[in-house]
Amino acid sequence: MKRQVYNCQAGCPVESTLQIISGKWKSVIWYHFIKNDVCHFGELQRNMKDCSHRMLALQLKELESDGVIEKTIYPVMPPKTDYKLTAFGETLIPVIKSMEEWGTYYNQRKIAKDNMTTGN
Amino acid sequence: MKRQVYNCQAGCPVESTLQIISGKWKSVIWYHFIKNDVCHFGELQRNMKDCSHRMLALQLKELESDGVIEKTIYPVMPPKTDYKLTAFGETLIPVIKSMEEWGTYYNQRKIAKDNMTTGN
DNA sequence: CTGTATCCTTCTAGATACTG
DNA sequence: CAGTATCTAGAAGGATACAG
Repeated sequence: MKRQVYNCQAGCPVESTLQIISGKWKSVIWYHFIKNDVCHFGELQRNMKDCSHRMLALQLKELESDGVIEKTIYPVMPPKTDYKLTAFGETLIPVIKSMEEWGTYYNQRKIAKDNMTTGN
Repeated sequence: MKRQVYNCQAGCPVESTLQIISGKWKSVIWYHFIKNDVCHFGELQRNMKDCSHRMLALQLKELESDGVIEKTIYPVMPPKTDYKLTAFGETLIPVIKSMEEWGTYYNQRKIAKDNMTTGN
């Protein structure tokens, strides 16, 4: 499966970052990886009820191939797998935090505007 | 037209930021708005040859309704329109810069890895 | 439980044409 | 030139089934 392709000047750094952070379910996944050191497939799935099994697997696969998370497979039955951020992946945390901060600002501003139009 | 919806906890700030920055052509558009104070439709279109007329109009419309750019319409024939970042839109620049910085780091790392596998 | 493949529906975005 | 509407091909993603 191809991932969404953003278009910019060739090799545009902003695009590269977006490729890794954005994607239908990636920011929720990032949320969990930043909150919990180690994540498991089933656990993520329970916490992301609207994300299909297929999509979760695909998104994790992309993050893994991007080198920001790594997988440990335990050869047991039933299978068990650990996912965690790589050291490289952790370098993205400050970027995500800055996006989070701005998003909070944006949401507050939006709420204020909505209240104004509804007359509250 | 509906925009792509990212999924996270309700009102997740990271999602809000992604909604505005990402989108098929938005980062190129941001690139031009950060570079040039004022942009025109036709000028953007010439600089984004692969972006269809329709998509450019849609993306600009979204950015405008998000309050990060504003449009000035000159009532002349043929029509002429100015687009520029709002003061609010400018608050996003540091976030984009931090994404740009990480993306540069990512790209360099990727090039280094690719060279290793091809034996250079 | 984790992971992949298939089918099928829904959505996205290009091409085109038309308006002011 | 700027902006919108329609039509259509192709991509994305859910449901399902199956394998290790």
